[in-house]
Amino acid sequence: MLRFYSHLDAHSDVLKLFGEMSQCGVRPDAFVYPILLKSAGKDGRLLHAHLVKLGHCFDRYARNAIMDVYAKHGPVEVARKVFDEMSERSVADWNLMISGYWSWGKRVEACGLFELMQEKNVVTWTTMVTGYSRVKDPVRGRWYFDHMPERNLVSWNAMLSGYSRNGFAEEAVKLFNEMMAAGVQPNETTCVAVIMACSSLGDPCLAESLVKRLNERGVKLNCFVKTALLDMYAKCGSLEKARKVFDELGLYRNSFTWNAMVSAYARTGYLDSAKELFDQMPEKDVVSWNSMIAGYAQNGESICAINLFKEMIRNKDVKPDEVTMMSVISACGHLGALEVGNWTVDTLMQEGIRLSISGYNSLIFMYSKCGSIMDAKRVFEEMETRDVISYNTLITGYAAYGHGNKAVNLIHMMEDEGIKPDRISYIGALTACSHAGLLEEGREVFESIKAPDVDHFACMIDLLGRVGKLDEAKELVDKMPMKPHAGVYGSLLSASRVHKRLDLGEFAANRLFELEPENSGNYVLLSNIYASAGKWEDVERVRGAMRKVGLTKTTGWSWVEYRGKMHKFIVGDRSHDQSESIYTKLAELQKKMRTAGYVADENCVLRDLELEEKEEIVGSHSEKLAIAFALLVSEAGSVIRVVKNLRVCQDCHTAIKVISKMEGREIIVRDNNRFHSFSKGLCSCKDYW
DNA sequence: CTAGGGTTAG
Repeated sequence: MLRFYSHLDAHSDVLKLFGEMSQCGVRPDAFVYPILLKSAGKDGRLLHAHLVKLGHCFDRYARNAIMDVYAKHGPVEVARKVFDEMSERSVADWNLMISGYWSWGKRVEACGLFELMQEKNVVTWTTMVTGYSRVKDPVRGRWYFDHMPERNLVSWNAMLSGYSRNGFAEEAVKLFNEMMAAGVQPNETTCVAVIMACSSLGDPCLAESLVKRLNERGVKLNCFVKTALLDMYAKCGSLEKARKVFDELGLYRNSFTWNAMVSAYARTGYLDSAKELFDQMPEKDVVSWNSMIAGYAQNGESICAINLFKEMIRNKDVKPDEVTMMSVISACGHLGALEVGNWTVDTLMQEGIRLSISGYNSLIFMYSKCGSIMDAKRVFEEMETRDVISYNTLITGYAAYGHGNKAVNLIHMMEDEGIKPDRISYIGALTACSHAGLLEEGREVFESIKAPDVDHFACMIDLLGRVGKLDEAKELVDKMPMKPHAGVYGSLLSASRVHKRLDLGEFAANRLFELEPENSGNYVLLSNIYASAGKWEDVERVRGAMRKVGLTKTTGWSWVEYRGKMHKFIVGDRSHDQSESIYTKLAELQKKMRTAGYVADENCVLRDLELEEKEEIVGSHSEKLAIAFALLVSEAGSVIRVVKNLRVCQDCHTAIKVISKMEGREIIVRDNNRFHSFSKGLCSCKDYW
């Protein structure tokens, strides 16, 4: 009866029946243990003592089963102890031990046993192929595949999936063709591996031809294959076909099928469809939650991601893992939500989740985006091993803070550590030099790039423009070996505004009107250049042209975090609960400014009231509203952190300096690409205007 | 009656 349940994979029934058996006082014999241990999972460890007590530990099958439990669920050292205590060992015992070492990533131990082993069989060799694939090294796995004395279908499948799981899609397809040429009849597992390879190639034509070939060969498609197929269609850009497979599977769907469909919608930004399916799922596991949370996080719905995570925590059926935490931590970074971020890190500690390099990288990202660059640096330094993304994240962080030298030093440090800087590293370092006004350092970095691409030129032109070398910047634009993109002219236009170069401003703006006619920011910049030159007719002409194309200023939002909640403002916003007090505070600030003698001048705090026909919402830019709110609710003397989705405008930049001095508060504003730290009437961004 | 290959999340 136990064996009957076991064959059906009805594990809970096996355990229940065993309980009944014990209650009836029936002593289990050695035959029972392999069956029981297979169903018990990691709880099988609890049966170990029991088994020894009853004297079954000399039975070869019982011993093999207990070894299997420790090999799969750890500690693998106990499995080895059982292995060592055996007087004679079967090939199966050796194979199990080698496989156990591989599943704990212990390459040296696995290889050691393999070398010691006398009678190797096809399973032994296949275990080595799979082992190397688990440590992401299918190339070494291929050596064993090539040298094995005999191969069977499982060996081919092991090699094939080793390639496709590790991003060696072309090799997988090639091997599949070799397999067909060798006349090996494929099965469902073969199909899954090849379909996965097509998914990662994202090639719809290859996908189509593969389905055709499978149909021709009359391979029957089980749920595994159908799910892989669904995923392939989704990744090759055909959600409709994916959905069709999903619908056709009907009741044959398993949790993988549901998860694949949810993540297909979530990845592509169809968040409502994803959520609808997510809510309908019969049972949700970690992957279901992770797919949905990642979907929100990657499509700009950071708040939704965090809320869903909170729901997951309340749920208690499912424990979050590293993947969950990475999405949530990244969402906190995008929002600049440090309170929620710190709470997330606490949760991470409580749950005892260990982080891999990518996990640490997400922490570096979050701290740097939340204005805690020191914490970002601390995490970076605490890491035992770092990858190119660790460096790039911190370099990009330094760039946003204007820490030019630190960013350049990191480039050298990564080279010393044997990690090659990539295009992102150089973009970061050049941006950092630009924000810090480090012309010579930036030049040196630019010269060191072997094949600079259009973005590197854009950064260099931005740097030249910012330090006032506009003619040299224009020369570089003309000398570029490739077609300049909008970013190049955008930098030139901004620099022309700061350094009052009407000629270059007009030149850049005209290129931009062609390249990105929908971007209203370019019209605004050009009209501001005319305004500061007193050319009011031109101002009106540009604004008229902008209205004519039907463009309005892009909406700028600012937000602050208070007690774990984001408070969001738009210019002239009156929708906030504490709106009245906020406006009173704002009026009070303005009155203070006036009496302190801050009046309209070139870098004026109050000028735009006259300019912008906004009598009613005087000075109520989103940043100022957010700061006024923070001044009302936050503890005296604490740092105020504001995030804005666009650039901080000139008026606000000047105003916030004054507010920081008058109120004695440090105010950190995060732009769309940099930090402005205001303290005692000064700002960290010396280059800004 | 033991050992090797399969689908989902970043």
